[in-house]
Parts: sequence; C-alpha cells; structure tokens
Amino acid sequence: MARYNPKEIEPKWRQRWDDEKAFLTSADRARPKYYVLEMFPYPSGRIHLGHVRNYAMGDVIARFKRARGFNVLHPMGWDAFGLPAENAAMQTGSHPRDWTYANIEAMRRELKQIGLAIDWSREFATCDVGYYRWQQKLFLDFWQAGLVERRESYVNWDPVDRTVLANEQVIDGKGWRSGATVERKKLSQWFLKITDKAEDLLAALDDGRLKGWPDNVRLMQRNWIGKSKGAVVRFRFADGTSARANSPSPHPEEQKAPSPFETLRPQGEGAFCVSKDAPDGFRDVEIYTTRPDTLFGASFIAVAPDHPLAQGFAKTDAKAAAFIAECQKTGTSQEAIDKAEKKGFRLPLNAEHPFIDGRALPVYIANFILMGYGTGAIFGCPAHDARDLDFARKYGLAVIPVVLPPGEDAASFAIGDEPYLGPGTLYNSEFLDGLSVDDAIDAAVRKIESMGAGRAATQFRLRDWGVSRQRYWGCPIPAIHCEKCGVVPVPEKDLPIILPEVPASAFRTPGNPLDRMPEWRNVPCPECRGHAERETDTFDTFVDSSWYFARFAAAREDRPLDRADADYWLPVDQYIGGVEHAILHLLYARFFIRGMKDTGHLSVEEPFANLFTQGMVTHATYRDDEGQWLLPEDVIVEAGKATRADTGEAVTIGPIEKMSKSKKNVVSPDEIVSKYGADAIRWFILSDSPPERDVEWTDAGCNGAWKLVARIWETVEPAKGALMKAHDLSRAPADADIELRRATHGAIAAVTEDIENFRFNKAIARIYEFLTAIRKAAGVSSLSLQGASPQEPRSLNRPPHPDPLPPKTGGEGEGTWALPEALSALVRLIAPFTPHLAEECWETLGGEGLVCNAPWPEADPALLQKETLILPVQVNGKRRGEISVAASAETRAIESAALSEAGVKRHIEGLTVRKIVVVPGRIVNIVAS
RNA sequence: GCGGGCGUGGCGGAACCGGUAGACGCAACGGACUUAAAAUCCGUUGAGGGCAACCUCGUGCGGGUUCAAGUCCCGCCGCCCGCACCA
Repeated sequence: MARYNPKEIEPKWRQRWDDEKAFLTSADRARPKYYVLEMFPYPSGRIHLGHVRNYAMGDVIARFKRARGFNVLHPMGWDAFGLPAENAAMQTGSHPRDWTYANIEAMRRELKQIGLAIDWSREFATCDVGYYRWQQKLFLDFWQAGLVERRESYVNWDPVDRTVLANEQVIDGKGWRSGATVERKKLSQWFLKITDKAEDLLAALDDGRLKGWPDNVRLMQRNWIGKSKGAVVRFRFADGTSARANSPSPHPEEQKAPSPFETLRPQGEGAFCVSKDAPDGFRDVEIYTTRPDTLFGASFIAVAPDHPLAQGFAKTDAKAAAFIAECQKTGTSQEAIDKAEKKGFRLPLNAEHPFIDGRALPVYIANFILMGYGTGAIFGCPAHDARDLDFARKYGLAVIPVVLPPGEDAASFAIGDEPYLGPGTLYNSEFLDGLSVDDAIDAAVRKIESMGAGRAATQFRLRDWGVSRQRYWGCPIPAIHCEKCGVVPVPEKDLPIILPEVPASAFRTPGNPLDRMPEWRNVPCPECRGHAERETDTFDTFVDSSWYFARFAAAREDRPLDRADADYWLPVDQYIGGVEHAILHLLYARFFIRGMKDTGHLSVEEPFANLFTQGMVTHATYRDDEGQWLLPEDVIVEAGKATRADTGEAVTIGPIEKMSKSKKNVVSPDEIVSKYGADAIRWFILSDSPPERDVEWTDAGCNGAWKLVARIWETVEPAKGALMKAHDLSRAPADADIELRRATHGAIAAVTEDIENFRFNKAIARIYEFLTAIRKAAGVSSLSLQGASPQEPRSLNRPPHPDPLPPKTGGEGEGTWALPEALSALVRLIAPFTPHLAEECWETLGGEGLVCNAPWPEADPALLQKETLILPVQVNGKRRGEISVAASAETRAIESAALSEAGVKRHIEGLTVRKIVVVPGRIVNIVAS
C-alpha cells in the first residue's frame, strides 16, 4: 500500500475545489444562512501559527455548517492600512502600497495552502480604493447624521517624527521609535460620537442581544463604557475667605465662630454671591458625585489641574502654576500613578456647603482629580472614600462619618485607616438621618434639585473616538478647510478622495507626506470656490475594520452596501478572533453598525451574534550562553536538554510564551506544511487544548497528528470502493457489526455536539476512539479489510450482546455491513478538520461527488441507547463492584442484583443495610453500618 | 486596589445538572518486526502495598453540606487575565 503523501494529494484537492468553485457562496436563499468570519489579518508579510489556528477554527465551522445544509458565507480580506507599511517604506525605500500588496500576495498563497473553504471571490483589502471610497461616503453620512465632531483634544505628539502617537506607542514618556520625549499637544481632531450610543451599547450587553458573546468580553465592555449614576452639585464660593488661604482648613467644629458667609446664603432664586478671590467669572464650581448621600461628610472641594478654575488661578498665581506644572510632569504610567502621593494646592477660596449653613469647605487643586471624568471636580468625603481619606489625613482635614455600618454604635464608631464603603444607616446628616444609603441618595438628589443646586446625572467613562491620524497610509478623511466657510464636507460627487502618489523617498522625512503636497492639498472650497485646503489626516485603521464584514456580505460597485444582501447575511453568525480585540475593535464595530443603521445602510442592530475568542499559540523559548534568542529550528531538544544544531553548545530552555519575532520562538507554517501537510497542522492545532485556551506548539505533537492522518489512510485504503458495493443482506449481522454500528452512531452524535459547542479537542478525542473501534472491528467484520492487523482483536472476546438490534435495510451501506457505514461516517466526520485527507478517502471509498458537498452524517437515536447498563455499586460511597442490568430493569431488581454482587457482599458482611440509593442509569450506593 | 477566571498524573487536557476521577493525545517504559536503526504494530503507565484476588491514599490547603464532592458552601494559599486615582 502506498504511503499517504500529502505533498501530492493536498494540492490536487485544492485544485479540484477551485475548478469546481466549491466554496463560491451561492445565492440560494431557500436554505438558512450562516455567516462565519475570522478577524481578517494585517498583511505583515507572513502567516503565523496564530493565524492558522484562527482560520482553522473558522474553517471547521464553515465546513460543518455547509454539510448541515446551511448557505455559508466564509470570506477573507486584508486589514491593509497602517503604520508598519510606512515604517517599511522608511527602512527599505519601498512604497507602502507596493510593500502591502506584495505581502498580501505572499500571505494569500500561504493561506491557500491551509485548504480553507473560503469564497475568495469576495476578497478585498481595505487599502483598495473600491473599499475606502465607500468608507468616505459612510463618514459623510455619519457627519450629516450628527455622529461626527471636530474638536480640540490632547494627543501624544512626537516632536521628532512630527506625528501623533497612540498611547501604546509611548514608552516611559518617549516615542517608541524616535526616543524623543513625547509632548502633550492640543490638536483639532476628528471624533466619532460613540458616546451618543453609550446607553445602547451598554444595554445590549445585558438584554440578550449579545447572549452569544463570552461573559468576560461583555464584562470588559461594560467596564469600559463605565456607566455611573449620581449627581452634579454646584458649590458656591464664599466671600472673604482668602485670609486663611494657605493654612489647612480647621476642623469644622472650630469654625463655629461668626461665619462670614452665613449672611451670604442666597435670598432666593438668582441670588449669587461672587467671591472676590476667584478669577473673573467663577462664582461656583460644579462637582460630580455618585454618593450624594455622603454630602454631610464633605470636608473639602478639589479640582483637576486642567480645570478652568485652576487654570484661572495659574494666570496670576505663580505658585499655583508651578503646582499644576508639577502635576502634569507625573507620568501617566500605571506605576507612576500607583506611587504618586496625593497632593493638593490650597486655593484662596472656600465653598459653601449646600445643606449646612456656615460650613466652609476649602478648595484645592489636587493631582488625583481627572479633568476628563465627570466635571473635573469633586467634593471630598474622607470617611467614605479611600482617596479622600488619604488626602484629608495629609492635610489635616475633618473626617466625618455619615454612614453607620450595621451593628455599630453611633457614639463609638470612628474611621481609622480605612474608609467605610459599605451599606449602612445615615447619621450626622440632618434630614437624611436614619435612611439607607440608597434611599439617602434619592433623598439628597431630590433636595439638591429642589434647591436648584444641582441635578441627577449619569456619567460614562467611555470617550468619543478620535479617528484622526497624521499619516499617509490610511483612508483620507473627506473634508476641506476653507478660510471663509470653515470645515466643509467633500461633496459626494467628488468622491473618492484618492491617496495621491508620493515617491517612496517621501517617507524618510518625518511627518505626514500629505502635508507637503500642495498640488493635492490646495483645492477650491466646494461652497464659496475660494481658496481652501484638504484635510490631510487619515482615518484610524480601526475605522477600516469597523464595517468590512458588512462589505464582504453585500459589496456593490456603486454603493457601500446592498441593503437586501446586508440584511440577509448580517449579523455575522460566528465571529472568531483574539481576545485582545475585546474592547476596541468589537466596540467600534458595534458603534459603526448603529451609525450605519441610522443612516439607512442596513437594518441589523448588532454586527456579531456569536463571538468566540481563541487562545494563542505558544512555544518554548531558547537562548544561548550569551543570552541571544534562538529559533526552534536551530535547536535540538533531546531528553529535556537542548543544544545548538550547528555547534552542539548547550542551550537554555526558557518559559513557554506566545510566539513572537522578538523571542524567536516562531515556527513557520510554510515549513510545517511541507514537512507534514496542511491536514496534520490543522489537526494538531485544534486537538490538544480547548480552543479558548493557549496551545503549545510542539513538533512531537504535530508528528502525532501526522501519524493519525497516515493511520486513517491505512484504515480506509483497503476498503476501496466499499461505498459502491452491493451488500449481502441475507447474512445475519455479527455481534461485532452491532458493536461497530453503536460506535459509529455514538461518534456521530458526540462529534456533532462537540463541534456545535466549539469543543474541537473533544471532537478529536472522539474521532480517535472511533478510529480505534473501526480498526478493531475491521479484523473480523463481515467486510474485512485486506492487510488489516492479523491478530484477533481482544474486544471481540466479550460475551454476545443479549439483544442485538435487527439490521436495517436500505441505502448507502446502512445497517447491513457495519464497516462501510462506519468508514463513510468517519470520513465525513474528519472532513472539517482534515479536508484533503477526507476527499482522498471519500474518492477511494467510492463516495459520490466531493466530500465537502456531502451531507453531515445523522446519528440514529435507536443506536445510542443501550439495552444493558453496567452500573457501579458503592458501599458507603466507595466503589466495590459493578453489575450488569437491563436498561429497563426496575429499582427493586437493581437493588437485589447489587446486594448479591460478590464484592458488595464482602463489604456489607456483618453490617446492617440502612438505605439503598439507586440513581437510574448511573450508580447504586448501599449505605450500611 | 477593583473586577473576572483558574488550580486534576511526567505534560496538554477529559469528567453532562453532585453519581465509576484521569477519556483522548503527547512523553516514558516493555515487547513484536529488523543484521541494525527509523517507521509501524501490540502492551504498560496517578501514588503506595500485595504472588494474586484485592486493599489504602489521591483533583492547591483547611473546614462544612450530602447516601455520594474535582463539581456545592465557608475560610486560606497560589497563578492568570482585564481595568486602574473614574469621584
């Protein structure tokens, strides 16, 4: 028998699939649709094993759903704009476009080797004009719908490269490439108003619209959106407080003395007190709080260094300015924030407590207040907030508990080193006394509102999405800046705004080449025809990936989407990708779909009905004595010791980590394909670990997968033509046939369920078991395999089955001879995992057509039920034997069988049986003492 | 710090809703084939004891609930992930 040779067989079948257009999506709307999609790759140059795992999973689902009769859409494309192309241009002098398209060519070739059931006719790259022109159109629509805003915001600015950096690109305050100290710079930026959709983005996480998403991703999005409910409260500034400006505020009790601001209580609506000390125009400060119930515990007010009030003081007060500058120097890294001490700068200003006449609250600029959240100002309640407590202890401010924990005594309860954050009863709080925290929050808000001092408010952590990038290699933002008319949208008839040609050398100069192209940049204003300039920013590449899945489903040359097609295919039924996209990409796409719905492009509410986040591919790391990383292919590992392949020197084996170029623990899929074939890779990468967990790539493991491929071929090959032969129906089935049929239908049921539930590792384990069952049966089955193992399989020495099922008659080997049926099922069960091997086997067996078009095997329920059960019997919870009973046996019969079992008898001798627990179909437990 | 998750053989991992712990794979060991090796095939493999039938122990640690706990509850320990001064 010829050994299975994937090098010849695999390309042959890929050619057949191409020739027969096997995976072109049909327009057949009669069948239920199924859209399976893996996150599309960035064309970095090579396919890595992480891609292989991702696409292999999607491919299993796609092939499985096809076999089950779904109209499947399984497309592929390229997330092709982005920074690496410009870096490559800088380093190698090749144009970003050339570099990108060359990479796409190379990666497409590699991907095709994996044997994916993809409709390549729908392929596109986001840098194709045919794609990004419609993105420009969508942007204009969003603009018109009020979802676009242009405003100033702070960015990380690299003064050497003259570009904006993402937070991830700032390392220790320096630009990752230039090494220059990053500046905070205020720039006019384009924003998409994702916060307009915050409520709905949040609501959908919990109302069942995303029930097919993993809990952890939903949780991460919920935290990211970060909704909190509370109140905005206005604190008026008190007059005449500057005398004590720089001394810590005394304890409130000590402040009883004739209060200068007692008389300044508002006399009615509209009466304001104007502090002499506050900068012009500041009469009060609005704070945001989630705990209005603790207002009676307030002992200070603090504002962010960026707060207009602080900035106002800084203009005239050098010390204030110095303090603010100091705060801004503190890094934004987590470590810096952890270590940063709470610091405040006392402004010459007091605020009035809205509820307590005469309580003066000192006002500080504090380094721990963020301008970007709430109003950028807080009231401090040290007794019930950790940060406020730190601050109060440092500056000697009052700590007034107002929530009494259950079971504590009001007279003795005191705050120590920890604030009290839990539930309890309000006290020290006048009209709130005796209320629970929740009731007090409501009561306080009502009071504030009735006083006109504030209002209930909801806050989100989510910020609007800044989409401007000062980059060449991205989708141009279709806007024009006119001196007279301001910012004007590009008229739709002028789309697309095509990226202009630039020489590759342009990328050696820092900054955006588009800024240096007056011939492209200067245009007449679409409104006044006067002088105007194009926007030179391009879109964040996350915009490109926010709607590509819709374009796959419904591309048209003359519009972004065909609505009917989009509504048919969307949402994506199964989306698969890395958990690293749990927030940004998945949130942006959810927002984009909402915007597209608002602007009439489609009707769905959510882009991805089911989401699966797969684990990474890891590998051991290797270093030589000098600490240099070594590629796995340059290392020989034997008996746990590693040596260099070339010199034989010892190599240190490091921890198992995610494959990365920097640590060189990468294995090239290309090489493995040529060594073992695509099927073996696909099999191995899905076999060892559950899909959501990391999988360690090992050569031995892949070799094991290769052995399986060969073993399946050796099992199938001798049964050549088995699906075409007529069977002798007159012969009674052997017991082995019955057993094999049970194994077959058990395997069908189990594998089906496991694939359905994304448990590929278990499905594969079941296939191994099934294969073993076939190989054992093959030796004695009525249709015996030539060349199969000559030994008498041991499992067949079992006692005959008490009640064998009668053989069924009818089509395709079913019921007559167990082996052809088993082989037919086996080949179809492996087809999603090892599609090339399955085709070869299918053809050999004489199956009709291509196996990728064959229907999924159906399990016969009658064969899944057993007539005889083997029940373990426990005595006092310990297993002492097992009994064989008919499935229909009554409890009493089971009990007596259990009691007479030899091992059981031995263990209950001399004891009294107190109770017998019979769990039908499971176990018997005899309680004796 | 806050939120979430996870701890099972030498390794990756199975174990449905509380019901025979360790499926399946890898590695290791023994055997067959071979001049030999590779490949392949057969077998063994949680720990300890026993010639054996079998017995004892065993799912991070300590308690608890239950006829029965890897699974449920309480308290620890360890690891991983996400967020991070969000008022």
